[in-house]
Amino acid sequence: MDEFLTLLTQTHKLLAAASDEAMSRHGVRIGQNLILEVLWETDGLTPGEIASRSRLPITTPTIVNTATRMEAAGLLTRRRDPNDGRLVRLYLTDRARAAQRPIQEARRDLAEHATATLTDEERLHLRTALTKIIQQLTAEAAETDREG
Amino acid sequence: MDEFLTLLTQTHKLLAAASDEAMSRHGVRIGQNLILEVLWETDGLTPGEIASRSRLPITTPTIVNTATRMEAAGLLTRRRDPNDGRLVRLYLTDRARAAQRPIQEARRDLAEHATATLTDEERLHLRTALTKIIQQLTAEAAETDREG
DNA sequence: CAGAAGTCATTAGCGTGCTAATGAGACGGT
DNA sequence: ACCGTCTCATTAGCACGCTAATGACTTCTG
Repeated sequence: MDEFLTLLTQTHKLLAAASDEAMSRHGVRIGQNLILEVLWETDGLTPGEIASRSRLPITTPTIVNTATRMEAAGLLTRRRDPNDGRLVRLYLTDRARAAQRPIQEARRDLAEHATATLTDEERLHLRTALTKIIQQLTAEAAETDREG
Repeated sequence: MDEFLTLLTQTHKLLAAASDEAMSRHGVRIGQNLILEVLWETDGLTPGEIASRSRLPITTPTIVNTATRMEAAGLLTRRRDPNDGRLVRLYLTDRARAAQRPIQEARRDLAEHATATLTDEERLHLRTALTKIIQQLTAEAAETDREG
């Protein structure tokens, strides 16, 4: 059933657009969310650390590019690590910290709104199904790693 | 539950990566699939027609950009409509037509593999849930249209 | 202590998708 | 027949994500 791929892509597209629009109202774009989530938790990490701590897999170059835009937008500052000249540490500005609550609320509201017509049971089933799919696909990637 | 947005994003990311890899083995990239699906059905459409016929919402500029890459890759040719100089019609090459079966099979296989650990009931629930979410989000967009 | 090897961030270059601006062509009204 | 309007594709410019290449800095080894 190829339909399933289309359904999931469309769902993601709609949710991403809605999420971007909601976060834009607080001066943050959707791609910046991953970085913010990690730095809200632990400030002053390096791009590599952020990439490995993120809940979603993301590459270091993407972190660097996005961080550059965030710096321009006044959301964070770069500072070289005094003990190791290779490292660059990213620190959130007050503005980025102030955005934490409204953005997290906006995303929670969006998730609730999107699933408003589902029963509790359906929401549970959905989460279960997505988790199983992720496991299936990441298990395969791990296997390839082992072989490679 | 913001978790839900993350779960869905990750699922989409894994599926998109796997799909792109599978299609790449047949000389087609994932972004080209929407155009191919429409032209396999009806060859010689214009970018605007493809955009409106696609199962997934896509803008005309995206069609045009992707079509340019597909032209360079020898997947389609552009021809001006003889009756209306504004229109450009896109025609698939033999190569693009030959790719239809293997690509559709690859995508079907991927969908089956990804959902291999789900029961039939879980697959049904998943589809129902995604459909409900899409309806909820597109209903809102339609409302905004009416207001605007 | 010097040079090789490893570990970082960054840059380069690509694909995908969007909105807004542009320009060519068709068409309706006068 | 002309001119404004509408309808197209296209271009410009942006965000986001990836891989591969680069360059700076550390660290290990002889």
